[in-house]
Amino acid sequence: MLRLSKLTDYATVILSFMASDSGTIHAAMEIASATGIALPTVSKILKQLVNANLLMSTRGAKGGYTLARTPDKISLATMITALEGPIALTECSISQQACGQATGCGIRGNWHLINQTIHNALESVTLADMIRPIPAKDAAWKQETLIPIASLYR
Amino acid sequence: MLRLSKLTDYATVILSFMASDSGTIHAAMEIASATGIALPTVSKILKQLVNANLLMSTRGAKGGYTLARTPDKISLATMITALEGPIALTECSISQQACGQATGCGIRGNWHLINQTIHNALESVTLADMIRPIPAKDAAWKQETLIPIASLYR
DNA sequence: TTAAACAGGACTAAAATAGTCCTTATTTTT
DNA sequence: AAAAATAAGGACTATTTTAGTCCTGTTTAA
Repeated sequence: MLRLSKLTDYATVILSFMASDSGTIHAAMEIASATGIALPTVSKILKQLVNANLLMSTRGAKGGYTLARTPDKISLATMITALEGPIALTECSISQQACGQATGCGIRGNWHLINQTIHNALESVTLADMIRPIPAKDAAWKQETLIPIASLYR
Repeated sequence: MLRLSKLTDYATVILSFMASDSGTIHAAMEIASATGIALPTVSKILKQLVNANLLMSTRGAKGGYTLARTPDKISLATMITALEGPIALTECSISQQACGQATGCGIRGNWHLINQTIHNALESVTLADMIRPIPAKDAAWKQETLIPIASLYR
């Protein structure tokens, strides 16, 4: 399904919330109630985002979290990497080492390219893009995008 | 990590092997020893590929599997979908229903768009591409897929 | 000094994934 | 007709990953 983990998904929701009120400091508790995600979970994610330098934290009473950069400087690729590590569709996209495959699979180089392409796509979307309303022709767009997925079933 | 499952990875190896000797019928056993993947696992994957209409099977002695189409007609998106179901980075990319998020997350529409872009990228790579030596810079598919999502908004 | 907040890490529970195996159906060979 | 080779379908188990919670310590404002 090529799925992001739930935590990564939450992270985008949390970051979107923070971006929509950028500059302000938000306590974990506040974020939890605003997003409806349980506090311990929010807390865990926020820590990871701080470690990845996407957020800055302030300790103590009146402390909390703020974005480390403006929303247009935070890419989706960065968010995903913060939670899941390097973007890599296959094991061999990560390391240069040969995988265990008997014959030497010969498609490794191509995986690397494919992976790079996906990465570029995710790099080109920023948090600023994500909090923007869906572009105008709402209905038309919905139709367009649903067709290809459905066509996989024919 | 945005990872494909191991089985999907195996599937690409199996299909690559079959594509490199396209037209011939291959028994599961043969594929297992050629690829170094254990027979029961190979067998499981082959069945899924038949169900997804990527392979055709022949029963009985001298039976086996062949590609249902030529390698240039089999996209990576199709292979992934065969093993993992529809390509969807997030839960809400799949269904039209609102997710449980309290406030209504407001980024759902954008997820659809991102998802579509990834899907297009994977659709543009075929099995034929994958068994070719690493493409030169002018390869058509590479260029096509480098569409910046952000540009869709501007 | 106390309360509010984050930091770090350990732990548990649940879910997904990978892998194996058994039984049945079909086809070719002897 | 029997035997051998092969796929189909599904059940089952083990392992790994993921999600989620909680505890203890540290920092800071009031």
